[in-house]
Amino acid sequence: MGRPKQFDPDVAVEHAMDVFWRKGYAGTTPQDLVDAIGIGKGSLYNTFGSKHALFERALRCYHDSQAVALIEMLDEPGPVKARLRKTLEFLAEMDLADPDRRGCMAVNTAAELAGTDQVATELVQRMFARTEDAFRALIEEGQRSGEIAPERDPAALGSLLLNTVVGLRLLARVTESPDRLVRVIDATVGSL
Amino acid sequence: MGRPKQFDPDVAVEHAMDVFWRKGYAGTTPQDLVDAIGIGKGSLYNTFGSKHALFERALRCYHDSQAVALIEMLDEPGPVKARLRKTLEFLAEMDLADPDRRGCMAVNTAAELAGTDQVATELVQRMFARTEDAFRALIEEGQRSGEIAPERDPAALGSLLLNTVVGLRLLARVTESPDRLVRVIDATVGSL
DNA sequence: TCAGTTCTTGACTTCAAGGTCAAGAATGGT
DNA sequence: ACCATTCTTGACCTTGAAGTCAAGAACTGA
Repeated sequence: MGRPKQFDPDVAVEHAMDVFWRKGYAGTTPQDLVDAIGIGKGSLYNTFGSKHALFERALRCYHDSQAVALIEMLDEPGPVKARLRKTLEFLAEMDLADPDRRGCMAVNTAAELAGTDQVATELVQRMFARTEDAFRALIEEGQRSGEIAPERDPAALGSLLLNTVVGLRLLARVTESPDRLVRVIDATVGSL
Repeated sequence: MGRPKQFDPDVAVEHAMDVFWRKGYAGTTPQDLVDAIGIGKGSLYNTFGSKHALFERALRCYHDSQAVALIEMLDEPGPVKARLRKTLEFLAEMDLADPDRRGCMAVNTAAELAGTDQVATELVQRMFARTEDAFRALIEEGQRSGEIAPERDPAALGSLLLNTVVGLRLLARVTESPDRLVRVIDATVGSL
């Protein structure tokens, strides 16, 4: 009952995610958000309560769309190392092709809000932990298939790969030529 | 001639660096800066011109103090791998021991301002390039001393180590236990 | 059709960010 | 002693960030 919403909150969150991703939390204004979403400020606050609450939803949206997509990409068929390389190359190309050079929203959020924003910090921690787990699982699969030496520690390699991705996506924000990222990917995959 | 300054601008920049490092560029207010420096707002703007100009000086100060210290640490005597391990462990311990979890100011700046702030972006690029060079030089030294296989590509390993450090310092901002960072360091040094 | 409810808009409010400026203080030169 | 110069302070200014609210629109059930 009552007047129905004239917009889809989930779509609005996606637009908000875009803005926060590009400009950061402090760098985004309510005006930016209503412009991007296409609603009035009243609707914005009536629906989401506060800038911070909307940011939290945007971060969760990022997790559900982007972070999960990464993990799913690792699950495709084929040899483990090839999948890994393809995923890393895909991330690097994607980041470099983005005209806004937004990189990874989780990485950006960690850099901006870790320590000062409990909620955001925990969400980022969860995304990182899941990514690390996915890499560890991939390593274990590679060990079962004989592609990766069984004496290597999967947890260590999982952490290493998480660290590699975090570094790559940060470096992608300030690196113009893809050479450096390609070298990182080559050296990383080659070390497995 | 004229009234002499009541404060040392270089010391003021160091204090400003502390604040920007902890709160980011957008998150820092002129009030934060005058409080940290201990001068009036007029002196602040009379001396530095703008918040952005002061940030630029703070970033250069970071480069001259922190980034250069890293590079010098790599130049100490001893076996190459031991030096590298010690440096990485030192960074990780330092970042985890910091109650504010500020991580690396260059990394934070890349995440916040890459793409939107030309000056800051270039300064960060320069810091990253110098660090990468120092790592490459270290690898080459290790190859001359026989510690590192001569067929490895020093440029690739330099990029890899830069990427590792960037990742470590970002992860240090959201990682509570040191285990993950230790695993990353072990796996990285072990792969050389 | 009317009552109750929920949504929408945008003007409005409050507060602070970023910066300016006038008044006066501390110097050196003459 | 006085002047030009530079520095210092804090009140002041303008703008915009973040959020609120009154008025009205669109819906549902009775």
